[in-house]
Amino acid sequence: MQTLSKNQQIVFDLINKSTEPMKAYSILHNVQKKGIKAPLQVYRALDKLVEIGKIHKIESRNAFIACHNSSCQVSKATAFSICEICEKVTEISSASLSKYLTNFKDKDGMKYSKYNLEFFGLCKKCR
Amino acid sequence: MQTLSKNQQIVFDLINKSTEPMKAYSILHNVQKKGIKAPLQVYRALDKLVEIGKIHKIESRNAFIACHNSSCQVSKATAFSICEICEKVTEISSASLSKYLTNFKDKDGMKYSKYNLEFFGLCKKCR
DNA sequence: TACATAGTGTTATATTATAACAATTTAAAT
DNA sequence: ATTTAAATTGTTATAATATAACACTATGTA
Ligand SMILES: [Zn+2]
Ligand SMILES: [Zn+2]
Ligand SMILES: [Zn+2]
Ligand SMILES: [Zn+2]
Repeated sequence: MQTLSKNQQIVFDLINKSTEPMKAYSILHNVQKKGIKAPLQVYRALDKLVEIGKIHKIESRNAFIACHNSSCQVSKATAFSICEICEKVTEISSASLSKYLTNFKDKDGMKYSKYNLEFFGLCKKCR
Repeated sequence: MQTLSKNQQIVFDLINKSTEPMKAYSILHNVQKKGIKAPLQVYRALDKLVEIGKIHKIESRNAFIACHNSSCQVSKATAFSICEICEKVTEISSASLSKYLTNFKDKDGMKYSKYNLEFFGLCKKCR
């Protein structure tokens, strides 16, 4: 549990209190009052936060959410559900799913060191 | 097996004969001799080709590959392996994997209509 | 033919992300 | 305490990815 730098903390706090995935330039607009002025300052913080597993990038949306799953602190095995109407994103925490994927081997017997899975559908509210 | 429009065919032919995922602007550069001049012409063809399952987007790379898997013609259930060194991408075609994921239900019993899975690791050559 | 749908061409612009360089802070190592 | 390396910051500029808006053309079909 390393300590975050100033910019990392500012960016993390914002994402962490957001109820929806945040995009980089939306983050930028929201932290300008805290002294972060340039995209690169945001992207550097995001890179680090992803690297240490405090946040995840939702690749299909170019957006970021805080990790609330204590077991994936290095972002090596991530799964999300995404509502195609309201864009609500939830991190999936399923032991059987992660076990299945972590142990998955392809035709050539190759095992992978990392995966990212995104499920799409309609959330409860939107159904 | 619907017939492709002129631009869709040009873009598909290029991607289909490529041995690696292609990015939109690289596609653009390669089809300019065929009369496609603007990014939007490429993106429109890409959108349609993805929609009908002739190609897939590798979300983590913003790149596109042709589908060689006859069973996923609508791009609703895709899985790829990505080498983090040489960037080689292979579409995974595993009946047990697709069965597992297609039937996966989350905590709330929700089933999803679509998924995309990206595995990362080192390919044979790079190990 | 008349109509609807899909596709095209074009210009401009929006969005997402990185390069390059200089300075500063932090944490060890001597 | 001083040196050193690593990480972080600040800044400007620019690259890379993607869409908006509008006018027009082709295609299928009732
Ligand atoms: Zn997580
Ligand atoms: Zn929803
Ligand atoms: Zn496929
Ligand atoms: Zn490789």
